[in-house]
Amino acid sequence: MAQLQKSIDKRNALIKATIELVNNNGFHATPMSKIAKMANVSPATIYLYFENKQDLVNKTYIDVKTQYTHYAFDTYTDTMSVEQGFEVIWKRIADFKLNESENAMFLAQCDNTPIIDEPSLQEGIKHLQPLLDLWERGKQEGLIKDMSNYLLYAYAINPLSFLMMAQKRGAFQLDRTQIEDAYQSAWNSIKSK
Amino acid sequence: MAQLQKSIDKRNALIKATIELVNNNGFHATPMSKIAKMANVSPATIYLYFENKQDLVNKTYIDVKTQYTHYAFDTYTDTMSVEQGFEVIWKRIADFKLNESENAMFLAQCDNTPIIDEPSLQEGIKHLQPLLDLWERGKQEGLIKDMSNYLLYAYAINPLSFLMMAQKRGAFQLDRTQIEDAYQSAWNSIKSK
Amino acid sequence: MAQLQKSIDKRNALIKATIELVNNNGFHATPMSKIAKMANVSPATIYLYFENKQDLVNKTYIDVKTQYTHYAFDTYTDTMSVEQGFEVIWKRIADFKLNESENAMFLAQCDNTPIIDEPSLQEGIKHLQPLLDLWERGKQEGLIKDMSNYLLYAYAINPLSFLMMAQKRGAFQLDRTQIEDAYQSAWNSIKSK
Amino acid sequence: MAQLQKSIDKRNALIKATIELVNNNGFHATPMSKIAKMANVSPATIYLYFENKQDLVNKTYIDVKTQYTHYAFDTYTDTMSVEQGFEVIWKRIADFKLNESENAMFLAQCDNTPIIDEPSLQEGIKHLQPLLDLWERGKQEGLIKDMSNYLLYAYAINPLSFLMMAQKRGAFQLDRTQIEDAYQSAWNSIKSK
DNA sequence: AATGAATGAGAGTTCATTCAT
DNA sequence: CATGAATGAACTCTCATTCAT
Repeated sequence: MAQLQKSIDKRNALIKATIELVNNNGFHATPMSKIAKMANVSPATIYLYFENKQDLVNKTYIDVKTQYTHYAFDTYTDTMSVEQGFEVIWKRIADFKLNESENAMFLAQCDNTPIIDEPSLQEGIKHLQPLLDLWERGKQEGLIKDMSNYLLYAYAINPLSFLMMAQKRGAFQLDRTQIEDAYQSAWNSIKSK
Repeated sequence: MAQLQKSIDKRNALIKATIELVNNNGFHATPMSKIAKMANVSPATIYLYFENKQDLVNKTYIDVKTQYTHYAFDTYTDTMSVEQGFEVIWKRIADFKLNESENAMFLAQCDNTPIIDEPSLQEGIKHLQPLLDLWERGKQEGLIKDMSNYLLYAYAINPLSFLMMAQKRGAFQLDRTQIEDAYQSAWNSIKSK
Repeated sequence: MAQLQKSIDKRNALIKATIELVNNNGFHATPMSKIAKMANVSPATIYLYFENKQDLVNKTYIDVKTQYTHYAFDTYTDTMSVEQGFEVIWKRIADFKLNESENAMFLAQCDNTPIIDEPSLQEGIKHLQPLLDLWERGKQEGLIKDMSNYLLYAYAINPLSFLMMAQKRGAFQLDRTQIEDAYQSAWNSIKSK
Repeated sequence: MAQLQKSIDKRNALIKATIELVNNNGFHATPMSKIAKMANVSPATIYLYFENKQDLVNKTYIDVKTQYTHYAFDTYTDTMSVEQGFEVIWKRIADFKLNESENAMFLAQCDNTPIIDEPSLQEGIKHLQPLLDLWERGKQEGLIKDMSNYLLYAYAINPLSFLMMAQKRGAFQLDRTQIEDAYQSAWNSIKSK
């Protein structure tokens, strides 16, 4: 158990280092040796936990994406009303993107770049299902526009990524009232009528 | 003049090759030698037109960003009403993102990645001014929500990037009516009341 | 210990190869790949022992200069008389320059060329101190001309470099009696009266 | 004639640039393009005057060596006495090495480095003949030690090279009286008895 | 399980040289 | 005679990966 814990710690340290370095330097310009150094292990040790660099970044992506969705749905239950459920999920996502910006930035980079391979991208998407289910329910109840889920996501969720990047670059700072404004814009863009 | 034209052609070929290769492989995994080969020049020739790889990608970014904004504002004049002007610009941007998706993808990758240096990013932003001016006018006339321009951009424009990426990945296809839906969502998200 | 020895061996092999190749081809025209090949290591291995090519040649210079001065002062003690001490040192230097001509040639090339950086040149000079001390003693005792140490070195020691180069080029060969002649010339050029 | 003069000017400008750049950076790290730039010509133009880089540096060497010997023997005639002749030549050489130090440094670098090919080195040596003739005369008259000319050169002339380098590096400065000291050391080292 | 040393392959970049003009 | 543009070849250096320990 102690041994297992040590292993998990090392794996986590490697993933953490990967996120930080890829965020700051990009996937290129992030050598394995630097990841190893930041995680306080030997370069060779990485290969005990991951097959190669591609596998490391794929697994990191899935890890972070999983964290993201767990966080998003943590306080949601499907007994909530559509509107309430959407608000709960949206605000958790906003929290994640704005507070855990290291993780969120990493996802943004992966989602706009050909560094993650297709199977891993698919794997990452699966966990969003509860939100899609909620939207289906909303459409059936006539509360949400009968549009493609891609359109709903583009208008309701994706803007938060842009705001997160802008905030990270120091361009501006989102406060409480602005987040409320943003939520209203999100809801307005998908609600029926 | 013939010589000058040949030079311009070579520069353009290099920029085109850079866009295509970076889109498909990322900035890493795009060696200068491949760019040269695709542009039908020797690797050494690149260095007659650009200082180094960083300069090449910076200049490519500025070039594409300039094309993007020229395209966006081509049919717009500031004598148009706020709503009309916004529609004109939005639809041009949609055209660009969905039809010139190679260029648009390149911008998305650059904007979510640390590959472009700060001065070049700033340079690229400058050209968006007419849209920001339009929004200021809209705010004064009480037609557009009094929100940060970052919020307006996040909801009115940025979703198109997400849709472009999704379309590029073959996940779905935007048709005429969906674009109309998208425009309505965009306008709803920023219009006052 | 075995590992450490292997490391030292490799470093020495690299330094040896550097000397031989730079002597024959000059610093330019001595690619790292040839040094690596002659030392039976991969080019990449050089960079485990030296920061870059400049560092390699700097360190080689300091190494050889240190050997040179150790050799020169090996049989000298400051209890010797000035004349005896000078003879002992001079003959050791002559031995070094004429027998270890690979090393001596390397120093000559470095001292007449801008390939070694200033700090390393300074570092190399420090070790000559015992000779300068001897000369100071000689001046105080009225045995050695009261001239700048540079002049003393120019006439007493430096001619050996010229003779070494000439001999290396096969132009002529120094025998025992000529070395004795040379020593007399050296001593005559610095002795007082 | 005007045309011919322009050609000679260009050739001279190239040689001057070569000396300065090789002195400061070494033969390596002196690209043809920089030589061209400093001489205010196109890189291609160099090849109208010299076969290639090796030929350029060879010809530069011979040029400078010729200047050197012309300078050395300018005021000497073989009707002078041995001692007077030696003093005249020695002082001219001293003048050259200490005043025309750019040229002298270039020669020192070439003479301690494998950058000049053997035929050009031989060509350069030929012009020293008058000094060797003088020494032969001195030996026959019993005024100069019966030693190899290499030894005589090593002690009588070569120290000036060392002093020139030291002075160039700012280590010390030769004044009139020191030059007189140096001359005495030179003469003492070769004069018979 | 963990490593430091080692490396082959390949990266970005430079440069001596050529050639169409 | 002179050139600026072009380039193949070669350079220094890096890095993902392996392996003996």
